[in-house]
Amino acid sequence: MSIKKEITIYDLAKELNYSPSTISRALNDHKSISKKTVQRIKNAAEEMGYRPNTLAAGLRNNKSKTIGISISRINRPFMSSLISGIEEAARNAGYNVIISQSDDKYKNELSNTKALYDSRISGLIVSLSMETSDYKHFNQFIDQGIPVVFVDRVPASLNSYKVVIDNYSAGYSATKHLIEQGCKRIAHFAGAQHRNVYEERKKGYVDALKEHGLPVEKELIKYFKTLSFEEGRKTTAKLMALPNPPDGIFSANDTAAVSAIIYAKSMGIKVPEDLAIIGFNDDPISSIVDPALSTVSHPAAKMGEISAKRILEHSRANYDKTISEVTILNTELIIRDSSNRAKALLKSKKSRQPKT
Amino acid sequence: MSIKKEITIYDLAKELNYSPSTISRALNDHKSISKKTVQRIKNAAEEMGYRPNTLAAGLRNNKSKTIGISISRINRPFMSSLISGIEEAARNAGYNVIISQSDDKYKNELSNTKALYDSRISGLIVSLSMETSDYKHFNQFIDQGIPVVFVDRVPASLNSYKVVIDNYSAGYSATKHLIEQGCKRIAHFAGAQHRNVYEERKKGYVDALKEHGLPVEKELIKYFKTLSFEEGRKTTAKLMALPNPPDGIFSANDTAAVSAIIYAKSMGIKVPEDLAIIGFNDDPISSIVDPALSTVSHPAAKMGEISAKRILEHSRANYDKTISEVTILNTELIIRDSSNRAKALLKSKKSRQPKT
DNA sequence: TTGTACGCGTTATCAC
DNA sequence: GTGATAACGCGTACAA
Repeated sequence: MSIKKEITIYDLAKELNYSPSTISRALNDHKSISKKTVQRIKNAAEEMGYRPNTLAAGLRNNKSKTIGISISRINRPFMSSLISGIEEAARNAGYNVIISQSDDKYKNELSNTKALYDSRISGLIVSLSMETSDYKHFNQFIDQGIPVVFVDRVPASLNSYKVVIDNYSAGYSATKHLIEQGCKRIAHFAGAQHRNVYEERKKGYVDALKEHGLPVEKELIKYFKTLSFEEGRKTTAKLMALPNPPDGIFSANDTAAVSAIIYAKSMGIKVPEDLAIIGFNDDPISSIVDPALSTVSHPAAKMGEISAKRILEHSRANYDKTISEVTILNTELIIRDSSNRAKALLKSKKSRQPKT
Repeated sequence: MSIKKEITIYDLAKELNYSPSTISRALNDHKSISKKTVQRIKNAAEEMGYRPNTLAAGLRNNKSKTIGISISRINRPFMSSLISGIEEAARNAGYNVIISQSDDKYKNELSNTKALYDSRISGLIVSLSMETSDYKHFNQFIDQGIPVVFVDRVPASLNSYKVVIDNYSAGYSATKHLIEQGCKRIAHFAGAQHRNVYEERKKGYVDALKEHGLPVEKELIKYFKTLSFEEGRKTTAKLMALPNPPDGIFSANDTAAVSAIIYAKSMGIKVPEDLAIIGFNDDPISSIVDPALSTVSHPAAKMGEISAKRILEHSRANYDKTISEVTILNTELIIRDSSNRAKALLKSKKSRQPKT
């Protein structure tokens, strides 16, 4: 089977006895073309099966209607929701979305951003890889007036768009909540401290302790590499083996928190009575684990949508200088059973008989 | 700040006293250029900050090194792993990946595939929307010799590449497993029957019952709209209120199965003793729910990787006709506690005292 | 091994 | 309101 010839604006021009320029303008709703002509041309285009070549248009404009994304990995709940939000906003505006995964490696982030640059994207949305500490690879975009939006995991220094949540307040609230539940020794599962999100969550934790007259104890702050399930289990085991074990845990993500719940249950440690636990992100697993995990909900899709809109607005406004604009979104403390001591107390009173 | 001028092959040509064609060839490792020259040119390109313009190259070749994806939604575990697999394979081969979500609407799938076509993608990977029953929108690709790979949710008729799992066998095995656990009345949570995956899973279920001498009862086969958590809860409630309720459930996805577990627990129905449950997909929640959900694991990332490779191979081989090639991947039955009656029996013997 | 010349499909500019 | 022309950056047939 041979390949069908594609229809171009020249074919339309010949067919309708117009010049290619007129066709082009009509197709783009240029105001200088009469409504009638526009309709006639669009109808013919539809009928003849014309499809625009965005490559050609992009070459001509030195810009493709495309948003590039660089993230760690797609298959994590927060990330896939973020992308989903970006994609939806972008597509509504007629933009495509190119994704790339760094797998938390600086090297990959570097080559991915280069590849995205080569596609002449209209804007870049980045959630930094765990390893990244040098930001020079974003200059190529900024030098070309291409907006870069950092989302969630953002650099401290660089002037650019940023879309984040208030990690400090969230960490503070989560910890305060545990204190209100009567916890006196609250441990913290901390992420890599050179990434803003983890650093700020920890700061919130520390300040909440201090402001409520609780000591900040080094042995209760555990630094994780990846906040994985496995790491969570091991760390919980160590903590609970302490002479004076914690009675509460604030974990910087849900995976490690869920792992703590499961470990505690396996050891006969009552959650939340003996150990109250709160996580971060509101991943699907957090409402499935038993007892359900209290957590901080992260408006992932919304963050994606806003990031995309920053780029779309930027293109429209044609900003001529590097600007710094930070958008801070609200989080929500979600109290479930893993930290709700009042409810647990009520329950245990009601059912004296064991419930299996 | 003004925008920096971009370096083109012309700039390199001028700088090195070569013609643009030599530069172009050297950059593409054309064999007619001496190794030394290639090195010299590549070095200079690197040094001068040259970045290829893939738009121009794509226009010239009438093909961009890009793989397009059309799926229902990104933020579902199976889909995000699928995309992750595609992205990884594509990027290793120097291809970009454009994603689009149909949100299970035919209308969106239609406009998304058009947009992808306009980008002159090298190939399209599709998991059909729930609504799609007409496949004409894929002809534009096939007519142009652009490979279309259907993955997981595939059309019955169309000749094209397909990457699937053996849903029939998986459904059969899952059901057989429940039978082996002693279940006599096994219910099935079925998905929309016009999508191959759900139809085949159900067939496997039906045949397993028949071949083991169990009756196939209409009242035990429940057709779901979306296999959601909420639907799962309601349906389980109805089933368990039957005069003769089921003692096993094979659910076509994990979400509904987990929901069944949680509902059963809330009603004091013992899982797996009174009700054995098995799901499909091996989503993260399935290993977190208590008792952990038995399920069928779906090699999502692998399916993505293979789909991408089909396209890359196709481009290389330059197939000149529409071919039909189906790849069938193995699934794995994962037995956890929700269906493991032997283990449950053992446990209840051991611990006479309540363990809360 | 390298250079010349052209065209891919579109759109911006200038002219009428 | 419409047309002619050039240019975007690259790859390749043909020539040398």
